[in-house]
Amino acid sequence: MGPDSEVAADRRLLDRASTVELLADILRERIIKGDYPPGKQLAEGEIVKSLKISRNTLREAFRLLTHERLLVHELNRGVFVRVLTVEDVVDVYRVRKLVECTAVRTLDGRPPQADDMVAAVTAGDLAMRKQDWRALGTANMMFHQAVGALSNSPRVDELMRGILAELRLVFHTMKDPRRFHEPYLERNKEILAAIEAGDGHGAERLLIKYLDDSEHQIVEAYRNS
Amino acid sequence: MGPDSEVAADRRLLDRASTVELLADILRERIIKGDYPPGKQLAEGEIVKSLKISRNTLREAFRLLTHERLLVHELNRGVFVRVLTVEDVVDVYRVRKLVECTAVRTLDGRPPQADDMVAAVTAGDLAMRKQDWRALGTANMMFHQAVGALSNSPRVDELMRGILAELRLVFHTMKDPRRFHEPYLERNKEILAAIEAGDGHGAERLLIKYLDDSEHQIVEAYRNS
DNA sequence: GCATATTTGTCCGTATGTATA
DNA sequence: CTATACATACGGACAAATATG
Repeated sequence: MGPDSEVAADRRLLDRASTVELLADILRERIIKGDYPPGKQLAEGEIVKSLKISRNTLREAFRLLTHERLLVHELNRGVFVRVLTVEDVVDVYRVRKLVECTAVRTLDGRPPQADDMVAAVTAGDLAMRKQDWRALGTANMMFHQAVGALSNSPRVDELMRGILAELRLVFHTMKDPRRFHEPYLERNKEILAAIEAGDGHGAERLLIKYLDDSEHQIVEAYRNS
Repeated sequence: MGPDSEVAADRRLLDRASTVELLADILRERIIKGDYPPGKQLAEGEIVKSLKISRNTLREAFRLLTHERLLVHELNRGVFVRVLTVEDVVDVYRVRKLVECTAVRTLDGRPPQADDMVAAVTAGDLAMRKQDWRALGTANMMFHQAVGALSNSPRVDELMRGILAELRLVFHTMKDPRRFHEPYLERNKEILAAIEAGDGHGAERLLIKYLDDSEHQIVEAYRNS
């Protein structure tokens, strides 16, 4: 890639993280952006040469990302960018319903996380104007990360981070990203309105429908491919 | 430890798992059994010598267990068996309430997982007769793992596995394990009865009280130490 | 089906950096 | 401040498995 090692360059700037962590960040970024699409094999030799890091370091980064469910490891065959099955998608939405619906249902007044949700829809509006569908998807995920954060639980936050990262893999496997993101910006705004009003049950009703619709849309798209 | 490498011996038997996985299993076992108590540093050199495996292999196993939250990794200091804070305990119970209560509330008839719960209370009865408190704790966790499994979600199963493993760390830091396990066997039976009757809301009511009591008991014990 | 090249799995030795006594 | 112990990162070696022609 660059003339010098990207990892080494970053290390000189931000000193507190290990090489493995930085390397994992770079690879995660590439997966999330779609540079490494689902199903692609990540050959050790290639990446070692291009990023100028040692094999052992790379393998540790692989292991990190495997535990984040972004990669799968096949013994003696190597690592591949995860390809989600329909069952995976259904399960991801099962968890989202569990976490997000409970979070809004037990709402009590306007929560501080509503600020993050406002920021997310604002970012969504901007992305919409730019017709930047990837950014719209990112804004969407920021919104629902904030919804999960209503639980006030670090473990739930981590769970949601992982679940939403998996969902990104789904979006990369599909054409016409606009169809999968655009309709939901308005619906996030409706959910936000209910949350700001402290109407947990109303927000839950909207959210259930949102998640069911989104899930069905993706599952349908999967069947036709 | 053994005269020969335990890991190598295991590999000869079960061939399909990698050395790292087997090594992680051994270490996980030691942590769960309390051989490596919370707070203990796991020095690379020691384990490498005793188990006759290489540093890189061990480091990969460490990385696995760190992501399971059984170990914590401090940069340039090494890995330690996790010590849960009171906040961790509270968060673990927050997640348990979220998962377990939702699972029983949305119950519809007698679920197949009730068989696993029956097996768990049976194992609990046996452990009780033997006054084997560790086994009683294990049976208890089996029960609640089965409760979580009502969600029919692999991701929730994995979440519960992790949460309950963290809880084991708590038990190892405390004296008098009997007090923390014995009272709950009967309560599991009550919860099971409600579940077998298909009474989701009744089971939820019992479960909420169960989890609150258990949480308070642990938090109290933490304050006095 | 076979022989070969490539890739992965495992392990080692070493140089360097970091924390702690 | 120095010494020690340990973790980090690297590159190389070899065996084993897989992919290729």
